[in-house]
Amino acid sequence: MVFQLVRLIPKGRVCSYGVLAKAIGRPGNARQVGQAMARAGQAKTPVPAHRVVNSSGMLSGAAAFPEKDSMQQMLEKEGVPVRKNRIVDLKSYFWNPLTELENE
DNA sequence: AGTCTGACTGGAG
DNA sequence: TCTCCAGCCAGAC
Repeated sequence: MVFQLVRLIPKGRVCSYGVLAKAIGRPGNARQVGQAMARAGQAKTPVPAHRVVNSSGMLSGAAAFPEKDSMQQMLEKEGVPVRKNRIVDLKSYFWNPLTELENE
């Protein structure tokens, strides 16, 4: 469920655990979404887990990546400026599946 | 069943 | 802007 949704996040955009949780019909399960992300690496198909941050735009999962800065590197490579382990202008890059998806 | 832990969140100081 | 605190839920012991 979560992986499928995360794969829908457009390149150069990010989303938060809480919003993803709501999107899959489980508001309040933000932590479980995070746990799922921790297992994203063992998923059969690749998951852009680096596009998922917490509600403040901080790269809380950066530690789970090979290099401690790889998450930030990947984001910036996609055009998402990151400063001190957090998205500089979150609201500008935020992608809300509940709305953006329908307008698509 | 009880307890601890975690890639979370929102409010208070 | 940052730190602290209390809810939150599922999984591992």
